[in-house]
Amino acid sequence: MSPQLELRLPDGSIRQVAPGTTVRQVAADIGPGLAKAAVAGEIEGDVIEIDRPIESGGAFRILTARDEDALHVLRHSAAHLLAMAVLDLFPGTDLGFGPATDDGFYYDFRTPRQIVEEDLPKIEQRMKEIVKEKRAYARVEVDRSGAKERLQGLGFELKIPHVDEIPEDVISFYDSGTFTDMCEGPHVPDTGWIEHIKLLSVSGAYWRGDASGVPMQRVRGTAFFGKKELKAHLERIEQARLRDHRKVGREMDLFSLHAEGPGFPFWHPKGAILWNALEGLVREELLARGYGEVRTPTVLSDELWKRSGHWDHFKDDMYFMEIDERSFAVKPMNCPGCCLIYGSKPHSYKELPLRMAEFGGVHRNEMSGVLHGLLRVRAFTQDDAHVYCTEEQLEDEIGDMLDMTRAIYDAVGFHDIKTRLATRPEDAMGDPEAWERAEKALGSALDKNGFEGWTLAPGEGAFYGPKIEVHVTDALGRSWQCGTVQVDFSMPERFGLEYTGRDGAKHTPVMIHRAILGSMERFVGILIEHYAGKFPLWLAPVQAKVLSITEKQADYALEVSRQLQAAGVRAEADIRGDKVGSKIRDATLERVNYMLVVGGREAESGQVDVRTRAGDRLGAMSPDEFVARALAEIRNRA
RNA sequence: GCCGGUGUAGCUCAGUGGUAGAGCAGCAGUUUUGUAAACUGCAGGUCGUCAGUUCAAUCCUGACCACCGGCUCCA
Repeated sequence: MSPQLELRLPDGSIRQVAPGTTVRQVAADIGPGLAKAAVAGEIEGDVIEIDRPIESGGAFRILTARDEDALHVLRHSAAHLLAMAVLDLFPGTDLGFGPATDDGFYYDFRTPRQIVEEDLPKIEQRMKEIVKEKRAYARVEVDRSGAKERLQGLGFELKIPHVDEIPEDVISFYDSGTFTDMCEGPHVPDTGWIEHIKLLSVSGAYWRGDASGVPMQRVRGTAFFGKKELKAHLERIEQARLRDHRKVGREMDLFSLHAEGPGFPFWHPKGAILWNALEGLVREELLARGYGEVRTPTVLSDELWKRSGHWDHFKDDMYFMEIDERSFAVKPMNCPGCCLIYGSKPHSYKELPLRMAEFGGVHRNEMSGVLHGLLRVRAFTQDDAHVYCTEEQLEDEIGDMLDMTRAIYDAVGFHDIKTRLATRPEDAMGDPEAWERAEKALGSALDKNGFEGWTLAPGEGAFYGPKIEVHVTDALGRSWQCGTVQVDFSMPERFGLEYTGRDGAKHTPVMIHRAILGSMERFVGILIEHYAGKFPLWLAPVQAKVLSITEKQADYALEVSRQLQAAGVRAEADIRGDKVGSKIRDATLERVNYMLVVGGREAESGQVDVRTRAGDRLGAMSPDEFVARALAEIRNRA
């Protein structure tokens, strides 16, 4: 009698099974319904397919279509399915990698001829045929040399060198009919599971992301267990397209981009309102939290950038120029300038923490291919700050920064915030013990300020110190990294910054860099997409529009709009000869928050008939009454 | 930077080897209108830039510029 394995199920019950029992058998044993719904199994966190024999005991669960991890399995299998179809249609294709991603899957191919957009429907069609065949994903295990032989035989040459990089000695292949791919798995039982798929794009990629390496083509797609989920996902993509900040920005006349300055956005008056509103919000917090605001020059001597270390790490991204036979650089960061301010006079420990904020415009020569609207630019303004303090003050300071971050994100409407703590990388400089203390201070500050859910990103810190990354989730569920808090042991030293301690001796302060919105440009872009241009009143470029019903009310409409402007409400008047329905349509498309309709009745009684952007009628009221309402709403940032 | 695609009026887009159109927006007039599109007319373009092929190029070729999608969440 063989020893039994012990499986701990999610409900706490224990099941004894013989070694070699498959996941499917366990599921069937629990219930026939579960056996049918089972996609894969999970033992001690390792996902395995349903026909794999169970070799060890431990925490066990059956994954069904409802599990997030199962979706990942499905999509990985979908990537294989894609490769099957491409190999059928493009014989002689070599395979790259084909993983599942957060929202779908892709596979990289080297094909005899280019795959073009028009090929996607054909590939998708072929995939659907293979789905109907219900081809199994049969796992085959071989050793290292067997793997190479197999790949050689299949003509998959790119993957051959990769075999040596696989740590395990047992290498698995998955056979599905005529198709075979070296793959770690796991997979769904057969292709019949992958009914709901959509190919989305074909684009360039490189073998292992190396731009000097083999060029390949990446086909991207997505897959879901259910038709409804796929449909919802495609609708979300369409939603994202509709709220694309480049499109909305043009429609609302917020900003423009020109060939004369690629990556250098031009802000129009209405876009500048958003910018100024955000700056105002941040300034309020700065004042309340004891920051001073500084401004440092855009162009500074080369020598400064050599001293700061940017020359070594950042030179390729910087702009240079010659002035009076001296070499200057356009600043890519604000910190060195701020350090010059700190160093301009002696400091006492009593001044610490010394907090200096700067809305600092920086230029970075990003690669031309990565530019993207406001989200990836070459000139941007950071809501930057540098705090000089003692190591003992780190935790409280970081805590206050996190608190400020939360306050600001709350005000702009981002309530779902995620944080990551990035720790000491390989090439770190400075005392490892100081690193450890700083990492502890960052973690502890996160815990004490309501960010207990933070995740650890080992080795992802900057070379000069650990950092916290702050991510926000937008209305479409997308995550954006905006804020960052970075401890810096290096720069104060490089600049010889000092303070006099209680002991009368000179000490080097620790420096914290932090930004909350990150880049103003990018943040406005994110906000545009978050709100789809339908901003809350305090941010809205045009808060109210007075619409005359006939030309007889033109003067009254203009008078009302001037009255609103004088009271601090951003108002316009539409006195064109069009019918009011047409003006309402236009104002709605412009995403104006309030429409104040004025006809004969209102002109007579000195009132306005208020309609919201959403179409609600608030009824007639005096302009003063409307102003009071609007100002209250603006004040509350509702 | 690299791969692929795109570039025609302010916007969305047709179109052709013989120097260009529509809708919306704009302007003018008519209408004087009550909560998401009144009617008529007018104006608007070096067809991204520069070269080449051709009797002739917005169209074909090349270079450049800009934009769009992407460029390892590892078999």
